[in-house]
Amino acid sequence: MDGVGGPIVEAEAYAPDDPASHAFRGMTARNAAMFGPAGRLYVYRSYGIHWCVNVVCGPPGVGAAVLVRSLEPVHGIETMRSRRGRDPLATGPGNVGQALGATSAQNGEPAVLHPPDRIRRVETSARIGITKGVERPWRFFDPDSGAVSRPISSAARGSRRTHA
DNA sequence: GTATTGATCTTCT
DNA sequence: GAAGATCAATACA
Repeated sequence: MDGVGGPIVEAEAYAPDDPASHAFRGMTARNAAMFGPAGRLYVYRSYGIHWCVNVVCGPPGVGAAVLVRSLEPVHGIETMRSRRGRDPLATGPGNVGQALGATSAQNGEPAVLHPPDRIRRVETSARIGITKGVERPWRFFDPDSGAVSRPISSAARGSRRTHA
């Protein structure tokens, strides 16, 4: 989309039998794209103000996808900057959606993916921002990249839910 | 520096 | 009517 993008350095996996997944309770009008063929985009509105971008990765009818949490700004940096107006250009799901200019118009569209620019180290950790299925360590990120929202799961901002 | 709340809206129960 | 895969600004220590 618009030539903006960059290497994905943080992502989370969501499976059909995953209580945290939008596809957990079956197909609905919103998550229909998750049940489409692999390589499509699934874009949804988060908390009413953010657009989160997923890449469908399962066979049609399954309902599996990967949430793009952050990427390194490489292409179309100026465009991202004008769209964001803030420093972290594409760090965090909502920010990625905004930087890419993703809206419901991109929902179900084919994703444009490229091979990695280099071999990247990959760490795993528990997923972030969810209330169910937290025990599944299905967050994948590159600890060597500065664009990752949180290098390692720690108590810094882990549960900023009301009280602890 | 750390903790907490506000903004804002679609979808599901 | 409530929840939700969030971000950013403000309040307080």
